[in-house]
Amino acid sequence: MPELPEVETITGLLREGRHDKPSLIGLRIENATILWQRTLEIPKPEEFISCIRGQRIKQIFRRGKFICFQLHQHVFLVHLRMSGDLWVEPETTLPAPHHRLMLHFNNGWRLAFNDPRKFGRAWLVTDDQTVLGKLGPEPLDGSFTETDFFQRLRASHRRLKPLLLDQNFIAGLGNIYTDEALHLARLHPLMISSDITENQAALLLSSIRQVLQEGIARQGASIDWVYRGGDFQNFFRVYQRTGQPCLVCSTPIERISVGQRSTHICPVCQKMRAA
DNA sequence: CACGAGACCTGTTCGC
DNA sequence: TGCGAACAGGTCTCGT
Repeated sequence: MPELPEVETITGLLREGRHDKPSLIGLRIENATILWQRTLEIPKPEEFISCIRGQRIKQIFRRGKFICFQLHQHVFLVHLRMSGDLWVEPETTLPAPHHRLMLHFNNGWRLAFNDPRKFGRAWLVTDDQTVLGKLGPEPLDGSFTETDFFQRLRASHRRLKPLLLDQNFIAGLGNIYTDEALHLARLHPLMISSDITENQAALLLSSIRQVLQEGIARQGASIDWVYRGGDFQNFFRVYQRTGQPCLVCSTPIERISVGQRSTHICPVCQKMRAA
């Protein structure tokens, strides 16, 4: 499900609280429940529960598509993969059918990791680099420059779309925002990264930043039955708009397959060769 | 090194 | 209406 803007939105909700829901900052973890064993990547369930008990949440932040809870002795990390969601609910609520893991706090609330498809994963580690160590740069980090991006693109000989989806190349992009960014930059997803010009690379980075910031401003996108509250789906340029007119040139959007992911392009705006 | 196929999972939607 | 196929916002591993 979630890409950077959705994960950012969820992270903010947990950190700041919303409406009737409390922020998790400062809360003490009294206990944990593991409802689906494979959701917990590391460590073993017994060790996880004994380690996490009694620790307070100092800070909550996002890195790529990971949600990270800084505790006193450890870092608790969650990746939502395709269908995961993370929310706070009262202990009086009956656990929903797809809850996979819960953290119970000292104030009558709990954190629920709900994940119908069971692809999501959680980790409890002392050093977050154990999990995050190989991630590529944060696209919205100002210290990541156009020059850095251009050089990274030139350094590999891969098609743009699978490369942008590679979290070790750049962190946080998924199928939606990659298609949106490539369309905004007028680049074909099959273009080889080492063929890109400096100007095209600069345009691609600014396009990536623009679509991510639009997504964050709209609280992410809500598609299918996995809903979280954002409305960026109403502003897609190409994603899931097959057959509908390109917002730039009115040509019908086409759907192709790239690296076994459905990919949406405008065949006129996004040529393999520069126009 | 780069790529395709298959695996991991459940739920919804599409086509006949 | 029913039923199988296709598809879904992700990532890993394996073989070529």
